[in-house]
Amino acid sequence: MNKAASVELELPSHKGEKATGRIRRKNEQLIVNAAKEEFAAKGYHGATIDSIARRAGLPRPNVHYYFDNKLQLYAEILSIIIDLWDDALNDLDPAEEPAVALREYIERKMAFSRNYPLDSRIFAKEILSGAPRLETYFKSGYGVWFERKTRVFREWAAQGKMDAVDPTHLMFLIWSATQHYADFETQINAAVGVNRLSDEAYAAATETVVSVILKGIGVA
Amino acid sequence: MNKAASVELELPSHKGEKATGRIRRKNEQLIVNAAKEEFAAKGYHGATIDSIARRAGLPRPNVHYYFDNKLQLYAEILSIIIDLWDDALNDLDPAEEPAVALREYIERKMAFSRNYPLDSRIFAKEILSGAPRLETYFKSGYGVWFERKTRVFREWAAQGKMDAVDPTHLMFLIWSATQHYADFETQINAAVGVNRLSDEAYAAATETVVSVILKGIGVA
DNA sequence: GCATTTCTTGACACATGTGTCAGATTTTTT
DNA sequence: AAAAAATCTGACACATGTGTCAAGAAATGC
Repeated sequence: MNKAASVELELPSHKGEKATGRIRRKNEQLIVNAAKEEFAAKGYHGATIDSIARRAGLPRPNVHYYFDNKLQLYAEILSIIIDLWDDALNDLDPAEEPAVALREYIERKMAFSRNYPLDSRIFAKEILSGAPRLETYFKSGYGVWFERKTRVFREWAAQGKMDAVDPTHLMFLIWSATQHYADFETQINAAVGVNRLSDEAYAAATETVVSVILKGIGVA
Repeated sequence: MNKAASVELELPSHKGEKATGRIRRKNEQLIVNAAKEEFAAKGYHGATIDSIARRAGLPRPNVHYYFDNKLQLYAEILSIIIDLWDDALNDLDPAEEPAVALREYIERKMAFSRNYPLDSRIFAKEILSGAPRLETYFKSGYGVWFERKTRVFREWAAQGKMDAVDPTHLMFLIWSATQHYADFETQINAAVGVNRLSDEAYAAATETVVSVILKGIGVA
């Protein structure tokens, strides 16, 4: 499911190279993409090196040639996902008009759920498990990082541009509503009775999320 | 984590019995509760019969005495969870005032996330995996069931009691926002910088979700 | 086109996990 | 308190999965 959605990615550790490493880059990409599918579908424990290798079209020991062990491969993927998110979702700008900035932010998050559902699911599973392999990430400065993310809501509220809604929980509301379309795709498809939401249906979903939240916090 | 939240439950298959089966009931309960913790934390594949047995304080073959195999135990738990949800979350009543009924519905869903986070997480993981063990559930009449759930929104909108918001996506918005507090508890705690949201913080979360959504769909 | 590096692959050792079974023990019935 | 039923438990067979290694093949550098 969603093979087409897999992102073609450059592994950050090997970007400057030329001829040498050509094969390496190609195979690492094959493996990472295959591993994403497997981890997303079966979780860390359920995915096997063998299934990843088969999906990548490589013999199993070859996977070990590029990645020391399963945990390292998984950790690398988690880190790729987090980098991807950080890059794509820059902060909301307090200087902008909330109606514009927030709409754009939600639309981008929804596009993310549409285009990178595997990434979202891997991350979601990790958190559902208590994030045992993201301890550092969540301990070191995550609270501060999150506080900065929500500051914009406080500023807009102070300027009277939106209601004084609890910024923390507003952020969770936005995140949950948008990520839901990646993480719970199976349930959504079953409820709607399709194999995949059409572009039109997805646009309607986005519009619903945007309009309810904007109106809900008093933004025209 | 969340041991206290585990529900004391009656296994549906053995409710009418008396003295005989006393031990059976007690042990099945021990096993199911232990299995919920394990499945919620590690997923179907990651959980082992041995870890479940140890958590339940029983030797491993004893688990097999009560449950034929791992899949059956897991399936039984899924079915318990679905029954629990169905029982607790009856439909929204179109005859009621949306402001009252919807608030109560959201509050109940939030209470569920607070009180039965393990159940929510097990279900979420199953769906994230593509629900391979809920195929029947999602195929047989789920679309119809869901359509009935959303009908109330259409009726309220027709009566002018709320905006004509897309009922399907409104339902997803409510589900995602509320279940998020069970499923993403780890991330939420890290963001807020606590080990567990206080009752007050949780009430604030509930109030935020309720007020943004109600206002967002034009309900006073 | 030869030497060096990179990559491939089958075979192996080891670890963990599932489910079974038979005999022992405990609980319940009569 | 004897018989029957239910429960417990150690030991086993089997399957699957991880990571290693050494030798061979292919690609690259000179």
